[in-house]
Amino acid sequence: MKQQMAEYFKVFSDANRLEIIELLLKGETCGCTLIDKLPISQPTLSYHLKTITKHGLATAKREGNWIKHFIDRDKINEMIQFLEQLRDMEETQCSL
Amino acid sequence: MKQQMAEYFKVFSDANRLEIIELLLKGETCGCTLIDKLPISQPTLSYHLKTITKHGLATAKREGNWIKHFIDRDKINEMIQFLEQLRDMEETQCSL
DNA sequence: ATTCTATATAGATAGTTATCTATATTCAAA
DNA sequence: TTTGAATATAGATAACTATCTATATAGAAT
Repeated sequence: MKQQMAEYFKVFSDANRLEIIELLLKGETCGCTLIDKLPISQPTLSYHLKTITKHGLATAKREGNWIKHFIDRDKINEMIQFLEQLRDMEETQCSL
Repeated sequence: MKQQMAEYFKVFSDANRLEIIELLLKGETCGCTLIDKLPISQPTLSYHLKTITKHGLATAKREGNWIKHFIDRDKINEMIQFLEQLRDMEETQCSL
């Protein structure tokens, strides 16, 4: 579970990937429109989209020529909850 | 700012580092006690602590022989807020 | 069937990362 | 001032990452 969270955070640890995630959340689901808004090549975009979906943070659905990608907002919620849990952690142990 | 967040997430993207962060939040501030609870060597722990503080997620304070580390909970809050903003992002754009 | 568009894969590469062992440094205490 | 404990640094390395160019594949439309 901590391992799982570490993997989610890793997906979020690249600025281009963050940009992609934000664009997807805004409804920009198609790779062909994403590519014009990013400073990377098409294969690199493909690689990032695969990375995001591989870890379960998005789902891909073919629709004719296009492949639409949808970020799983529940996974973002899991990350938020994990961080809240961390933030609210009590200082129970008192080693000097 | 997106770059900044990406860096924070990268710090959280390693399971051992997450464990360290959790232990620090619980009040286990001294490296010498941390080391017994982790499956890594002392230099590796030192490396991770440096990584965490280097990115501003913790502060280090020497106290005699020991160096105490304190996680900055505000930075965790920043991450939470960023994720909430992402999660609540509206689908304003409608590309096909 | 051929062509076009969107996406994926192959292959290469430079840079980064997590880890180790061995050694150095720093400070306190004896 | 020597010893001991905590921490840092040096140097090495295997694995991983983000990126590219070139090419392949898949499906739609002509």
